Amino acid sequence: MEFKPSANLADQIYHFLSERIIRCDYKPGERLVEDRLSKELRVSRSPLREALRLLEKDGMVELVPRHGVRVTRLTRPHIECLYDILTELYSLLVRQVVKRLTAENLEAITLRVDTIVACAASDDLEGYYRALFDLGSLALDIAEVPLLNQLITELWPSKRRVEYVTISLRRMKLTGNGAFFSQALAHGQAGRMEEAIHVIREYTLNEKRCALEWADSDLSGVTGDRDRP
Amino acid sequence: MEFKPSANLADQIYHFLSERIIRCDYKPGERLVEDRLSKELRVSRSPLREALRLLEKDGMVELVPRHGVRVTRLTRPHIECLYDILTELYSLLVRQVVKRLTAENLEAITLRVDTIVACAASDDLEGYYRALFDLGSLALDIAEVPLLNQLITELWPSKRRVEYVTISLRRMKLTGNGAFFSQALAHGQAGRMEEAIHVIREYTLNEKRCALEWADSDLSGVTGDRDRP
DNA sequence: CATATTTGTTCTGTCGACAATCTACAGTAT
DNA sequence: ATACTGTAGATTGTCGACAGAACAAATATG
Repeated sequence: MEFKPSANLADQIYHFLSERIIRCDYKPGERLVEDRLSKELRVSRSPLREALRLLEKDGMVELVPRHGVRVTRLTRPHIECLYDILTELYSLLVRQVVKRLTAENLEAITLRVDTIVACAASDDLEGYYRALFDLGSLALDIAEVPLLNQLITELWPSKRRVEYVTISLRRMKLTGNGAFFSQALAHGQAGRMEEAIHVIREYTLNEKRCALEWADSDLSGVTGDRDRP
Repeated sequence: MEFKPSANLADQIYHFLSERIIRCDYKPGERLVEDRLSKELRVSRSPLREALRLLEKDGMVELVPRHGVRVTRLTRPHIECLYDILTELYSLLVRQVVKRLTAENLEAITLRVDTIVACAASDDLEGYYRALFDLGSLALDIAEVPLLNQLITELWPSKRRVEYVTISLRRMKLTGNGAFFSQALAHGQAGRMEEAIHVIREYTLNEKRCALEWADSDLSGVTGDRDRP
């Protein structure tokens, strides 16, 4: 792997490792040794260390002082809590966005929602998730609340991890998901704040159900017991 | 200032700087230059850098790549959002704690709540906040949800900053605050989950009102315009 | 006189090396 | 056989130095 020597090595390493963890190239429970990794990626330990701290912030790795770094495991309570928190944060986000709806950003939102609906209808998973991410980013931009932005962004990598392992389950249920967003948009557009929030809560609850369904069935398979005494 | 050469210098520096920011020794908007600070604290830049990233995670400093770090400003929307988020996270926390109530930790909680009530009654602000922190930590321990723990803990420094500048307002309103917790405890003990949550929400809403009252009046005084073009 | 360019300085990003600490294993004593 | 202790290897924590980016001032240019 090559990294551009300019523009924040740490960030590049972070994105790279983040992706590998999401894709389960590094198994949960696996140790990430600084020295080994730095040689493998041909970077020095300083930016690598920083990248590892960033991963810790996102809950992707566990960082025990003087003992090193391990990839975290996706446990059932963790997943449950993740979606519970996201539900509340999304509610706050929707509230902010609806408050600040202008003709201009309404158009931008509509564009994204349409893309989501289209991708959901045509079973284009990759496009669906990209559009979903775009919509979220846009919403965070509109809300203009740095704190909310930070917390939600921090939770997304964990969410992506869950989504990655549950992708087979999700593929089947995709079609219905577009409706949530177009419905929420319609409510928001008409100023029906509480209804819009409610729909998004339903959506998140739906996601949670899907994730837990997986957790309850084949969690053991990807728990990852490598490097475990 | 002297630091013990063992036990994570970065953490010690983090706590030290954190306290200075909360106490407004570093004014909002002020720049923190790595080289200067590292010489001042007699530590090298590596642990200092790490400490600064930790402060960024807590929203105490802003970290613009290639431009350095600045102490963040406490703006009205920021404060508002902070308490809105805390309200939701506390709700989730209370829910978890009530679910996991045992005779043992009920006793521990009661102890803390009694301390809070006593300190509130005797206008012991320092004791009050220490007991409040203890109760929070205990609740997070009982809940046993690392994610919730991480997010709430991350927000506390910002909360402490707000509390520090609004301390004069709070001193007057302290007496009534003990009631919230003893009430919530009573509800939780009796298994009235929703009522317990409601009381805590009322408490947080009360805190928010207090903070915003300050923000709307004399925020300009401590906004800190040092080092601003 | 206004604007563009250069140059100098300050600061962050990155590096390799050394020091401190922990884990595991082996050896000894009980 | 078990428990304790000490040593060796591995791994993280800390350091000082260098390279390059951003900013400001001074100079050149129209």
